[in-house]
Amino acid sequence: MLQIDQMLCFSLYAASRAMTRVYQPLLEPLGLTYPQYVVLLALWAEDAQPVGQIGSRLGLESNTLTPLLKRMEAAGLIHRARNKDDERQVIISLSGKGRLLQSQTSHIDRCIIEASGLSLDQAIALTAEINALAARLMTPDTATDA
Amino acid sequence: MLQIDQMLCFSLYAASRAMTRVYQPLLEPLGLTYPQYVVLLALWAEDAQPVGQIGSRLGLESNTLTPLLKRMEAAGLIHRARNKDDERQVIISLSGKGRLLQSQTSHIDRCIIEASGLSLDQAIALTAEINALAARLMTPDTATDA
DNA sequence: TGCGATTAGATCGTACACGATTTATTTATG
DNA sequence: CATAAATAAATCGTGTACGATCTAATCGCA
Repeated sequence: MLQIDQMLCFSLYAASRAMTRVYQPLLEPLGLTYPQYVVLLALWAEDAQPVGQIGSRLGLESNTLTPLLKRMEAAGLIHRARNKDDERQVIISLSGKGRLLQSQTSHIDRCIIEASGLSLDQAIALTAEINALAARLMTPDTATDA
Repeated sequence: MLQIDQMLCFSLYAASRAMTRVYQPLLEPLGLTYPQYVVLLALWAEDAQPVGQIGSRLGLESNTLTPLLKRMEAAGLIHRARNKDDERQVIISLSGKGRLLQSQTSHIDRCIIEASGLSLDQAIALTAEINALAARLMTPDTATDA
C-alpha cells in the first residue's frame, strides 16, 4: 500500500534518467547535453525569448539557466543580449549554428520513439497522464500539513 | 507528430523534478535529500547491502553513490564497512538513527499520494506503465543507428 | 602457484538543479 | 520628482548524475 507512492516517485526518477541516457549518445555528436537540447527545443518553437520565459516553459530558475545558457553561448549555439526596452531582461536568440542543428535532430526523434517501444497513441496518452500528474504536483496544494 | 517523443521525454523530466520538489519540504525536516531518502527506502527493504547492489536497484553508479553515502555516513544515518569475505565490497547498513527515521515517513507517503491526485489504482497503473517504459529504454536496443 | 582478467569502489572533472542572496532596472506611489 | 516595492538575472554554495580513469582485491586458468 504505502509502497505505491514510493514506486511512483521512483519510477519517474528512474525513467527520467533512463530517457536522458538514451538521448545522451544521440546528442553527444552534436555537442549537446539533454538540458541544452531542451532549451533548443524551446527556441526552435519560438526564437528570441527572455531567460525568464524559457525558465517558466521549462520549469527552471535563473540559477540553473544562467550558467547553462552561458555554456551554450560559449559553444556558439545562442546569443545573449539585454533587451533595449527593459534592460533587466536578457533575450536569448538562436545563432545560425543553433538554428541549423534542428535539421540534424529528426533521426533523434525517431530513435527515441523506437526505444520507447510505444505507439504514437500510447505515447500521447502516457505523456498526457504524466503531464496531468506534474500539473497537480505543481499546484500549491495542502501537501505540507494535515 | 515528431513533437510527441519530445513531449514524452520532457514530461518525464518535468514530472520527476516536480515530484522531487514535493518531497523536498517533507524531507528537509528529517535532514534528507530525495536521493538519500531513496537509498534509505532500499535499506529499509533490505539492510546491509553492498554499494553495488544498491546501485543496481537504484540505477546509480559508484561515482554517484560513494559521495552520497559518505554524506549519509557523516549525518549518522548509515555505516560503511568492508566485507570481510570480499574486501572489495563495502557493506552499507542502517544506523539506529537511520532505522528510526522510517517511522517518521508514513505521513510523507500520504502527502505524496494526496498531492498526486491519483487513486491507488491509478497510481499503480501509471507506475506500471512508466516502469515498463523505463525497462524498454534501458535495454540495449537498436537505438544508435538505423 | 602465479599472473592476467575481472570486479568493486573510489576519484576526478563537468554539468545540471535549486535554495538563498545580491545587483541592476523598472514600476508604482506619494 | 524621489524612492520604496517589485522584477529579472546573476551569483554562491551544496548535492546529485555520470563519463572516464584509477586502485585494490579476487578469480580463472595455465
